[in-house]
Amino acid sequence: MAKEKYVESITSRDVDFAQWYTDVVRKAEMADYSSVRGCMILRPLGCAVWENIQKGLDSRFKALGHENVCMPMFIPESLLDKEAEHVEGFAPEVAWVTMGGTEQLQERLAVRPTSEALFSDHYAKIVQSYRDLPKLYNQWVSVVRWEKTTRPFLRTTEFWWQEGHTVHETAAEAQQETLRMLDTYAEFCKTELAIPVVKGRKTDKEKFAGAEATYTIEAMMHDGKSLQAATSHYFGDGFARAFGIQFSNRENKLQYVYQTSWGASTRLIGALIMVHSDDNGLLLPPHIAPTQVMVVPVAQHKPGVLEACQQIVDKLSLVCRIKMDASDKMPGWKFSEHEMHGIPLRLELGPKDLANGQAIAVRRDTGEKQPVSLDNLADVIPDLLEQIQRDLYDRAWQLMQERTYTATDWDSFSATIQEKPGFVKAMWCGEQACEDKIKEAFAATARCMPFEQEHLADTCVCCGKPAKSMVIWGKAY
RNA sequence: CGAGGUGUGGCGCAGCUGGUAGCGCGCUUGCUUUGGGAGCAAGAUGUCGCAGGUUCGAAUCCUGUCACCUCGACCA
Repeated sequence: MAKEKYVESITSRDVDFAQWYTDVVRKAEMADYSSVRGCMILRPLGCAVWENIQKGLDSRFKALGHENVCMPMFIPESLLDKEAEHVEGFAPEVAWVTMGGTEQLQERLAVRPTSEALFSDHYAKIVQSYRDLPKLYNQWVSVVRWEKTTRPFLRTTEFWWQEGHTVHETAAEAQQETLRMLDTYAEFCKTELAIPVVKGRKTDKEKFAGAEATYTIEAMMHDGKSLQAATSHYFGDGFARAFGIQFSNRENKLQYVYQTSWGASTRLIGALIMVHSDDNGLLLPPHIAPTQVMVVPVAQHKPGVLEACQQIVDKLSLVCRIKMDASDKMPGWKFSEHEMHGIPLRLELGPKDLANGQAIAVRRDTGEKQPVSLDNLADVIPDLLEQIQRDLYDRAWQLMQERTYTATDWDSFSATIQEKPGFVKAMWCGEQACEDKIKEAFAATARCMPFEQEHLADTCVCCGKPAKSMVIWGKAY
């Protein structure tokens, strides 16, 4: 539905998407820049959203049998060096500690860019027997990657994430774990973040340094660009061989473990912003919103108004996360402010409503207003929140469908990927040369080879050789 | 890392052919207001990003440096 724009201080999404994104992050008070290069400060709202993401994911991990640990933030250079591909992949973006106090260190320490080396080193010590397996560990920490350009949430020098690292007795079991965690991420995005994703496998060019296979969930942002929302890697026994993680198997023979790792980061908050938010600011899905309902009194100096609002808060705190704004700002100011902060539902209550025994519920996503009898609030509001959650997902899903195209020859591929923001499905021969050519020509990459494969054509869209798989191509953050 | 741009109260900006800093918003106090960013009045807030240099004198000119923004390159 067409809705007038109330807030002038946010650049319109259709005018300049990049500027709009930055404006929303700042005006919604999610994050702020810090005095450290490329590092952001998670402000209370951003932190609360991250805490909700942590709760949602952590409870899912625990339900699947994972345990949390805390590893050091430093990795000795010799340890990082053990797996060749891994080092090579991360070397350009590692921050190093070379001094301890005033003393030069004998061996410099990497500030962890990821913790495969530490987990592998630890597993080598604690895994002796098949009876010790599997080990299903996870940790919630921050990592540092010295990126050249940064953007809040999407790419920062330091970012917060969880990294799961598991070791298994068999390849099949590890592969199953890899896919199980990918499914967990996808389900979380759908259920809690209202973000539809495409599950698939990365091409060799795009996979994790040191992995045998990398799986991804790709989400489409409102401007049609792709964002890798989470990844899950199958390592085979590569790290196990490099770090010597061996155990006595059921036949009493020494064997290497099979390993996985999987991660999701504060980048998910960037996805939340770019999928749902609009020109009035942030728009949070109710399941993840720290405050789901904001009660705004109107003419609050009039007798009975504040008391009635407080009663609503008391009553509804049992069924939703609700707050009241009793500050002495103008009502209009509060409306804009809470819209900017993404609160999914607003309840207005003034003298007229008090006389009618009702409050006005206003949806953040549609702007739709409806009177709700004070007696029915506890029933109606939770339903309304669920409705908003569903509608946000449906809207995002619809947009993703509308912006997913197919191409079977170079000309149509070229026209589509240049003119239409979104995903382009096309067949691929499996050669990196074609990926390179497409990247060179259109700045687009193979986002993934979706699990749901379609046979669009017999030949590669780029070189015309026999096709091996269908790839989703797109421009990415 | 390459090209371009910007750094001046909390935020957004003006001042930049040198003479000691100003506007809007916000903030504080009071009164009136309150259904989409209220009005009036009185206040407070600046080592002009940082470090050198030129000058009697630098926000302004010069050099260096740092940070941020945009576009490229890079980015499991």
